[in-house]
Formats: sequence, C-alpha cells, structure tokens
Amino acid sequence: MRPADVAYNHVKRRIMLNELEPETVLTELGLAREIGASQGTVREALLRLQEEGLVSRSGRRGTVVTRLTADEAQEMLVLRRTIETRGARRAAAAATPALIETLLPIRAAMDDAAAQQDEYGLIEADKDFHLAIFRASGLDALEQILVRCMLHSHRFKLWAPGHRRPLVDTVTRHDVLMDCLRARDGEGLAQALGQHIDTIVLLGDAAPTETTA
Amino acid sequence: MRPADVAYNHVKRRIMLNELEPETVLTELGLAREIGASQGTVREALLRLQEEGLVSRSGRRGTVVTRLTADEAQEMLVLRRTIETRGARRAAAAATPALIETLLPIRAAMDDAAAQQDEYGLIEADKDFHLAIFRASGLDALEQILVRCMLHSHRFKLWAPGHRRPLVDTVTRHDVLMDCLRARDGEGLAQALGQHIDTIVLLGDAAPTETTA
DNA sequence: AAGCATATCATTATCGATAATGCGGGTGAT
DNA sequence: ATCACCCGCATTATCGATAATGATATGCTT
Repeated sequence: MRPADVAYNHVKRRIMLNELEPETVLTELGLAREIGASQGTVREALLRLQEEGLVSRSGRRGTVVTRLTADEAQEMLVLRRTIETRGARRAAAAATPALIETLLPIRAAMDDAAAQQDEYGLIEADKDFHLAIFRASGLDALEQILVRCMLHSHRFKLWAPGHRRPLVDTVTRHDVLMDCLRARDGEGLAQALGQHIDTIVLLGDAAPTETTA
Repeated sequence: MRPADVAYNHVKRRIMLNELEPETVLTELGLAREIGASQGTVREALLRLQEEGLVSRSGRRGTVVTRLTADEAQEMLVLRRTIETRGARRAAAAATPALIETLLPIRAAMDDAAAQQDEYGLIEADKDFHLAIFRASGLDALEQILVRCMLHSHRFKLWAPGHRRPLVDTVTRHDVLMDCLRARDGEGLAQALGQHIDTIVLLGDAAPTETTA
C-alpha cells in the first residue's frame, strides 16, 4: 500500500472509532513523524480526509477533527435515503449478472467482519455493497455524495455505546436487496432500500423522514 | 492570492465554462508550466477539484475532466432542494440581523455581475448567497454537499446556449428570500426556496421533483 | 497598568529533485 | 501472422529543504 494510503487509512480509522475526538488538532509534521511519511504525503491524506468531511483544514492553524451532531447525522440519513431510493430504479433496470458477481464477495466480506465482531470492517463492506448497487444507476457524479452520507451516518452510529442488534442481522438484511436486483425489480428495490435505511435509527426522538418512495 | 488558489481558480473556471471539455486529460506538470507553479502546488489544486467532482484522478493515467449528464444534474437539483428547504426552517429560526448584514454585500456582488453580464461571477455570488443562508442552520457537515450540488447544477446550466431569462431577474428573485429571513418565517423561506429552485429548469422533459416542503 | 509594537516560534505552503510505476511501441520467437 | 516479452517514456508519487505566514508571548511606551 502506498504511503499516502497508509496515512489516510490510519487517520480515518482513528477518527471513525472516535480515538481522535472532534476538535483534536492534527499537524502535518506530527503525523508525518508518527506514520513515517513525508509532510507532503501526509498533506495529501489530510486533503482526502477533508474531502470526506472528517477533518477541516483552516489556514495555518492546523487541521482539526470535525464535530458531528445528531441532527447532522439525521440529515445525512435523509439524503442517503433520497439518493439510494432514486438510484435504485435506474440500478435495477441496468442490473446484470455481473453486478451480482460483484456483490457476492462483498457480501462474504460482511459475513467475515460480522463473525469477527469487526464493526469498522463491517461498515466498510456495507459501504462497498450499497455503493456497488448505486454504481449500476450510472449516476457517477452522485457517488461521492452518497459515500459521504454513508460515512457520516456510520460515524455517528459507531459512537453509540451499545450495538442494538447483532452484527449478523445487519448482514442478512442485505439479502433481500440482492433478490430484488436478480429480479430486476426497481420499485421493490427502492422500497426495500428505504426500509433498510429506516431501520438505521440514530436517535430515539428521530424525526420521521419524508416518504420519498 | 496563493499559487494554489490561482491554479485552482484557473482550472475551475475553465471547466465550468466548458473551455476544458469532459474527458480532457490534464497533467500536473503541464498545468504547472502553464500556470507557473510547482507540481506539488498544482497537485493540491487538482485534489480540491476532485473534492468538488470536477475532475477525476485515476492513478498514473492523469487527471480527466468529469462528464455530467442531464440526469445527474437533475438529481443534484433534487438533492439541493431537499437540503436547502430542510435547512431553511432551522436557518430562519436562528436568523439574526448579522445574517442580513452578511447577505447584503453578496446581493450587491450579484447585481454587479449581472450588470456586467458576467454569468460565472453571478453563479459564484449566487452560491455564496445560498450558502450564507444555509450556514445559519448550523448543519456544518452538510455545507460541502450543498456546495457540490449547487456547483454541478450551475455547471450544467452554463452549458445551455441561450440564457432563458435576463440575469437581473435571477438577482431580484433572491429578495423574497431575504424578506422571509427578516421576518424569521421558516416555513415561508422553505417554500420560497423550493419554488426558487424549481424555477431552475435544466431540461424540457424534466421529471417533477418530489414535494419535500 | 494598558495598549501597542516587536520578536519568536510553530506550522503550513511551496519548491526542485529523485524514485516508482504503468502504458505503449517495438522486437523476436513460434 | 500472432503472441509474449522487454525496454523506453511520460506521468505521478514521494521526499527533504526552504520560504512564508500567522499566533503567541514579551517588552517598551505612556
């Protein structure tokens, strides 16, 4: 793996797991020493993290880990729902056996992660799964936005101390999505995705999302 | 202005105005010579452009200008509508006279740009205007996403050969938004924003967006 | 004691050089 | 003629050093 990727993954993981808490200040040279890369390489990694909204770089005052409120996470989920359900209809129409082939190993990776109680790994695989489906919609320009929305709702979810459900449930809940794809049932996929996302409850008092489907 | 900003604005403008068409390949060293900065500086600018989705960097095969389909632009508009109308209620509730103070010079910049027929400048100011309002919502994490959505719908709009309306109309249509803010009328602002965005018609056959308001 | 100018320092920003990498052309074998 | 392989080249990736900058602390003036 490239040094820039090492730095990127290193910091990303620590932020997602809340090891690096919001408001923490990161310096390019400090991380460079810690990771063993040059300043410029770390710089690139931080730029990528800013791209995803995990850090904020403000001039010469250093790079700080961003905060994330429950409201923001909730809004991210609303957007995610809109993007995915609207993409679903196109994706199902364009679905090919090759898509299923792409999904299978990701599904397997989710199983592995769940078996090892690796919540971070599960989240990464979950992201890959949903993204792979969305890719079939052909709406390339929206992919990065979807990734961001998933990232932040996942980030918030990881902060919750108790995991409401066993990880295995999270995995199996993806099977119905594959069934819809195999049947090329766009409307069904959209509905299933909507429900799938609605089961991700971030707060008790959560405002009900508008019904886009 | 910093060299990195020069490079960033230079390339961004050329892409937005379609001087650099989709699929055009950009090389770091090539741009560096053209602009008069070092490779690393151009690299940072390109990273920022990728962050906004205007270019795509794929390994060592160079950086290419992204495509943008009508469908994608339309979806961006849907997202923009969702984000802004939902943010509007919070923004209005938190609106202060200071916000209006912030808006006035932006509004003035829009007038200037319209008077000079500077469509690119107008678009930049329009972005600042909407962003300033959204900032008041306190949903920091969503700002970048909103910027992206606005950027891409603007990009697509700039491609249309004929400008349907005089630029001045575009400017004056923002006044009602300021009125709602002054009155701290969240519901009114949300409705006005929704209509405001709906008047941005990208395609003749445009699918009507779902009514979030 | 308050306010302002200034020195110091930590940090980012930029540069030029060098290393690594993958692509395409060309060559030779079968 | 076709395929595999190898070499050269264009480009990105990385590094180390240096310049620029803004924040903070310090001392001088009034």
